[in-house]
Amino acid sequence: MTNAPRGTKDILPEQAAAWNYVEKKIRELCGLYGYHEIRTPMFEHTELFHRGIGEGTDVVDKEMYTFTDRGNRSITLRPENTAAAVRSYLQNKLFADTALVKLFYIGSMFRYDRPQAGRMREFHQFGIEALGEQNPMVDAETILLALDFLESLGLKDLKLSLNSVGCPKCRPVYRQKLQEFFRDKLDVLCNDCKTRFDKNPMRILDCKADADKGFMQDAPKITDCLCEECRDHFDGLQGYLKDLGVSFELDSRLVRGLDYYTKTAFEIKYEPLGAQSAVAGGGRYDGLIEEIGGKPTPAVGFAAGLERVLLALEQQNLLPARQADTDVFVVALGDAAQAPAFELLIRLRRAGLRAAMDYAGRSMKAQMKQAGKSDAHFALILGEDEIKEQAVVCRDLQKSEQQKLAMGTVIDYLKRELSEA
RNA sequence: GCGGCUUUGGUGAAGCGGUUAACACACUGGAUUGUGGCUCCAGCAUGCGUGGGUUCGAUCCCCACAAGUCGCCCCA
Repeated sequence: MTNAPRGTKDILPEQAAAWNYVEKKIRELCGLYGYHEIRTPMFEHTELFHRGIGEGTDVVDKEMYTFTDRGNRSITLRPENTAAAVRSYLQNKLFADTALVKLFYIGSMFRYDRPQAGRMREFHQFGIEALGEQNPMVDAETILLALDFLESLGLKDLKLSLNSVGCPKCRPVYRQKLQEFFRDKLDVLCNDCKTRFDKNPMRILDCKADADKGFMQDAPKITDCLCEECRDHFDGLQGYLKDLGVSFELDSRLVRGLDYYTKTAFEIKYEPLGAQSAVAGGGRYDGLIEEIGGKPTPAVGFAAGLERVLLALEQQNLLPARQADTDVFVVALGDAAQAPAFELLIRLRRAGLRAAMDYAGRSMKAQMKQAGKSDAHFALILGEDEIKEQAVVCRDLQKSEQQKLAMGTVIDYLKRELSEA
């Protein structure tokens, strides 16, 4: 017996209702904010992610599902959707329609991680991308949509962290300052940080192993090194958020793992989830579009991990209660009644009633039991007597009352009763 | 990729080196003839994650692997 591959999960009928509930919320919200759905392929040329996400990032270096297809192309299962959305935006010249293109997506992403609750190898993200505008108002809108999404599902106590990671003008300056600061402390730092020193010195600030080292406090902060443009942008964003009453925490150590981020970086945490508490994250990526071959175009976006959102909803008991899925259960007595019962079943469905019956020819008692378990409001009982009389016994399973009705009138009767209930 | 913990039927689980692997729920059937949700009775793991090993004998001991889970890394 072959099981589902490690890190994947079947979404079973019972769970599907919760997924549909969340996806419906997403579509409503995106409609409200003017975002349009885009669906890009699950796999792309590996090259796209190398350019878009950046070599040297963990996602690209150790987490991608990459393979050579039969035509000798290097293909990668998308580990995120931003690069692909931008690729599509350029390939299909969406920029020609309007100056600002607002997209959202829902879909599977793939990363070869060690699985854990809230961290799957195939996982699902909902995300948005706003392409073509540099005004921090759009950054604020992006953050607000992310918060609205989570809050509209009933989640509370979300923590919004905010930072600016600068731009190609100021980040190199900051990098250098950091390296100067840490150079003489290299031998005290943990092994991870020694490699971070060259690769991504900003990550040293985020290191938990070295967090208690006294000198960490004195490390230069990115926000003190921003260029004027980035500074203004960051101030502008904070102003909008404050005006909107959105509370946030500045976190100068918040660094996004993907290379394409510039200026705004943010993360929304739901801490009860434990290690995988980052429920949504995003930011601005003004350099990405040019990197992928378009004209320089400012852009912002975020992505939310749906497994994590569902996990949080489950934990907080915020998922909608299961609905009864049957209106009427047809009970057939004896072999002779089977065919007429089946016919009645189909007529009920054609009339828009959710009807079910037993196909196994079981005892009446067993069928009644099934009817009771199905949460059906009514049972229609059909035996030889009823067939002779062109009638059917209609039992209200909630009131435990029953009456014999003429076959021709049952459907109307049921429709009336059910619409009242 | 690293470290810890876990792994018994459809589910929740008890269990001891040695032939009935508890109990509960679920499921199926029945308690005299055509009626559910209550009650009662019966049935339901030749099997204890997989593969090795130790032993006269292992679900309970050892090893490896796998999966799950917690934390790290990273991220959503």
